[in-house]
Amino acid sequence: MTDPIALRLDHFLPFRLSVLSNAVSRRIADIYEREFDLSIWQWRIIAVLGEHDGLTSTEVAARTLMDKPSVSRAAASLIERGILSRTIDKNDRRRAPMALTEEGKAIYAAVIPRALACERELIEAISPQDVTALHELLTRLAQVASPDEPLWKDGEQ
Amino acid sequence: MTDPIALRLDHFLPFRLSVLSNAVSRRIADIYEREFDLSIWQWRIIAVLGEHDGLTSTEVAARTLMDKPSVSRAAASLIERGILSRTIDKNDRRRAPMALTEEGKAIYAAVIPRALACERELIEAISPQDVTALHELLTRLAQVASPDEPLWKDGEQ
DNA sequence: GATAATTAGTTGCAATTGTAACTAATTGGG
DNA sequence: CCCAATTAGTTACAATTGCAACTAATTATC
Repeated sequence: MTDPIALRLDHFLPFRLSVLSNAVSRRIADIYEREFDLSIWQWRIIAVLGEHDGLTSTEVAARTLMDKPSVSRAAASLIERGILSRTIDKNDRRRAPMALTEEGKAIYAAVIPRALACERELIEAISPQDVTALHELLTRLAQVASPDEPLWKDGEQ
Repeated sequence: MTDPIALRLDHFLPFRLSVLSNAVSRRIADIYEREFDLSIWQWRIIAVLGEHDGLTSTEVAARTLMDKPSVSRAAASLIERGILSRTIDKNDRRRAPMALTEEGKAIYAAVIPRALACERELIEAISPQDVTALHELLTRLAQVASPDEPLWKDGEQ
């Protein structure tokens, strides 16, 4: 009979999620770090602004699950490098909507296909219906892991 | 027609893995941080030594995917707190096998059921066969994400 | 309309980190 | 048997981080 309090770290779902996530992130990071000299925070800002132009720091933080200082610092360095620009909201001068510059858009356009290719490489290891099932399972787990607020917006296709 | 280079961060598998993994890790960290004042590195060492007594720093590092300095520092603080002990291998005096003390074993025995309960809470969100399927899918993804060496030992039950 | 409370964003500082250099022990080649 | 090469583990240092305190702007309350 097996020990009721035994743990196989190798079989422990949280551990597997962690090491898999780290390995996957590492592969994608190789793209934007090596070729574009971007940190993960910088890349996340570019990624989310590429999708949704004109978000403020706080909105970026909410969407990327970054904390405010990380957004602030990464945005500052991107602005200095001419990759993004920031204006001040006329109606509420505390808010500072950000947008990718032409150079930023070029970086976005260059990295995205590579990142998607990397994802495709992954999901081609499993069948299309398994991909759907996987997303569904991850969504259910996410609801349990973070019941109060959703970890991501899943709704609209 | 949708933009061929569009990215929905919310639907991007690596992003989902990352935020889910972080959320799950956070819940478990609440247990060992709050109640036992252990860092994640300290806890990983305890977890792996609870399974496999007498591992050296290097072996612990390999199994937990920690780097050597992290193991060294976390082990030093655990030794100071009387949670683990370290001897010197007679045959090879560079190697220093480590083992949990009685206090360490007590912590292990106290945390494991809580961690497993946390995992159970998660996997109860999905059916047993879906759990099996999920592990299988994660394993396949892990093989693609890290083709050279396996991220975890999956073989023996 | 002044003042307290709230919100956006930045900055300071202490703690954590990761790479690389280091010491100590062992192994292998001549 | 000695010296170069390798391996185990630690330490040093610079970079990253994350929390909390801060400034500035807005909103709410009286």
